[in-house]
Amino acid sequence: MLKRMNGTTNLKELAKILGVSISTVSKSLRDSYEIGEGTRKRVKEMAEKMGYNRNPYAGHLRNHKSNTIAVVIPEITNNFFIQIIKGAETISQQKDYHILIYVSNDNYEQEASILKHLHNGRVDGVIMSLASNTKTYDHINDLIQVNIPVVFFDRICHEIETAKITTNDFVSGFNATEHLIQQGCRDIAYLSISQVLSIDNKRKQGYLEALSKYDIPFNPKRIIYCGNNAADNLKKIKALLKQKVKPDGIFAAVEKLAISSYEVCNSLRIKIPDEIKIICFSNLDTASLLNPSLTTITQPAFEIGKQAATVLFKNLDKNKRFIPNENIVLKSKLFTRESTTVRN
Amino acid sequence: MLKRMNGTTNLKELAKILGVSISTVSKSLRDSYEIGEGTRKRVKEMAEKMGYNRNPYAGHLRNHKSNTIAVVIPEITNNFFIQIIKGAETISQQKDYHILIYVSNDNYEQEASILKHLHNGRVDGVIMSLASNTKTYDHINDLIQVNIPVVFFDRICHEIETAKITTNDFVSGFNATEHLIQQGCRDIAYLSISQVLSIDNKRKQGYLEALSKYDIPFNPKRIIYCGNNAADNLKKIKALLKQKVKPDGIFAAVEKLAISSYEVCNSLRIKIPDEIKIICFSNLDTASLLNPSLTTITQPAFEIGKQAATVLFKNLDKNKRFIPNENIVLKSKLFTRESTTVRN
DNA sequence: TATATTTACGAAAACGTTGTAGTTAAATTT
DNA sequence: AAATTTAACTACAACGTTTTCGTAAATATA
Repeated sequence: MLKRMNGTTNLKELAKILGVSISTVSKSLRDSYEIGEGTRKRVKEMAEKMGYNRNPYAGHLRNHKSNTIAVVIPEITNNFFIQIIKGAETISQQKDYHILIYVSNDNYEQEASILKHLHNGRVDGVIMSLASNTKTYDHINDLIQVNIPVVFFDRICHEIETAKITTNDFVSGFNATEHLIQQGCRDIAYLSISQVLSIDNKRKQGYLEALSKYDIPFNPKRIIYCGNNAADNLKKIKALLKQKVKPDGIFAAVEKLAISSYEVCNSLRIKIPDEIKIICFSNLDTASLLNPSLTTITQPAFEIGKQAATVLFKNLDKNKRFIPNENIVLKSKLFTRESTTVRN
Repeated sequence: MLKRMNGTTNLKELAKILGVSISTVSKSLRDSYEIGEGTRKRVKEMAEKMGYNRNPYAGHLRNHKSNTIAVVIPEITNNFFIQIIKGAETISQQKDYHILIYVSNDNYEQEASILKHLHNGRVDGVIMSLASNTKTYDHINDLIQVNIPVVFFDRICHEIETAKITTNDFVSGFNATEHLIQQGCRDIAYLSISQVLSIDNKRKQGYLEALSKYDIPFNPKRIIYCGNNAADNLKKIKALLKQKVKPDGIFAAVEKLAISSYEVCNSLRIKIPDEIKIICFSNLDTASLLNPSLTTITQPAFEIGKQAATVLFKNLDKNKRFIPNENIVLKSKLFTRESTTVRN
């Protein structure tokens, strides 16, 4: 492969070698109808031979289009979000788009800082899931104002008009709780990850609805408000399980709270599922290998990622300034395992 | 915030408003010594007020520098690689660099395709871990030839002169095997993920060395050559464990083979650790919650990612064409858990 | 006072691409 | 044969930055 000093072949060089103009080379490579069959082929062959690679940044600058999208997630050490990324990647590759991943560490300040950074046009659009302490949405609206569309998934924001991909959290919360009740639980704790996230509220509503259906009185002290601090969460869960009268079931809104519960049970020698049953939302792929295997409500994360990307690209293609409101709701699935099953 | 039609403020606009030249604005924002104190401050304030964001692509084009690096990994559904990414991110953020993640799906063809794509200058450097079936290195050398440095971690390539971050695989392989022997195993199977990867070979060498030290005869049939196909691997492991005389210990070179072993043991009702003990390389964060909890050799993945990024940036800063050969070796740690412990 | 130096700024080219607006020659229509 | 259309190409501006080279005024030096 022949090369220039700095190692890259460009249109200019190609044009010189072929004895045609830069325009002709550019158009040939983009299969423009303006260029004749023969020339087009000749150009392409030479480009291949010279190992030509289009400089993406020049094109981005010229066209105000980066062929890149951002995926903003609260955490990356979580199979749910990894699956989301994989789903989005699948679609992006087809569309010849790249993905930049930004992690907010479930922190509003970082989330805002990321979105502010994205004002520079590095990406054409954003797929995001809110940090659990995000209460205001100016940072998101500002981004949309500068014509960078945002699609939400899972931890969505109702206040903003755009597309949102969620799962049937209310029903799933109801089902999870009902499942515990049917397994004999009468005193179920709900471990909340955030008081502002709509998914948490919906799951909680489902929990309350199930209690109501089975005439189980609701005890507000059974709602444990956890957060981002793992040590704090452990403390709260430990406090819950150290009481004289402790719950006989735990419904954790997110995986990590269930994992913490496992750890607390281990340290306090509380037997799952005999003394307490545990269910949670989770995409952990070793759920069935845990001790005991963990009953989960599993969200179709890969599919959510695909949908989010699909709807974003649909609107990027149209070059529309704003994405109209749209709610896509997918179904989660309950996998019954040992953590909620009466041993025999 | 005042804005132009398309939503972005640029240097030209800023210059007009301030009544200075574009150069002055640019230089002010980059804190050039050429600009006076007062002007610099005035420019910065206006830039802030106008919500100016530098267009990264224009700068990239001009400077042939993208402030972006690629991390090429075999798989993303693996906590080891996630931790690597987090480590690399930590360093990148400090250096104001972005990270693009590329997943080869542990497949040479895809790996080659990714590296070929990277010829276009989208990234300034690459951190990578080889696919398990990569046997030739032209695709990597080609990239280095066009002045894009590559740093390896974990699944490295000895044949290329550059920096490589690894862990003490031989010693770890030895320790893992010795641990099994000390726990009473005399017939230990080694589950290999690849015959070409140097990490696998080193781990295997450690295994052989330990057998030798304890005068345990080596049975070649106890080396199971697995690969990328999960179903195939399951079959091979099942075949291994269905024999009349089955091994009493398994040393899996990678996590997923241990997970598969767990699954096979579950289905065949083979008791871990009573009938067979299992140890593996793994960064699974639920290792201690598995049934039984899994004894692991855990690599300092976060640190590896940091080191890889650090050494890459060190050379990017110097603007050196080639990275000199360098071997950085970190230590893995053995965590003894139930899967290799005699119950009492 | 004349000359050299420093300070603070501006003009303009360049990065590699794309797309618009020509331009020429050939093919077609009138 | 003249006029028009079409095919196949080229020239060039533009995208937003950065940086090199100038240069005028201010200051220091001889």
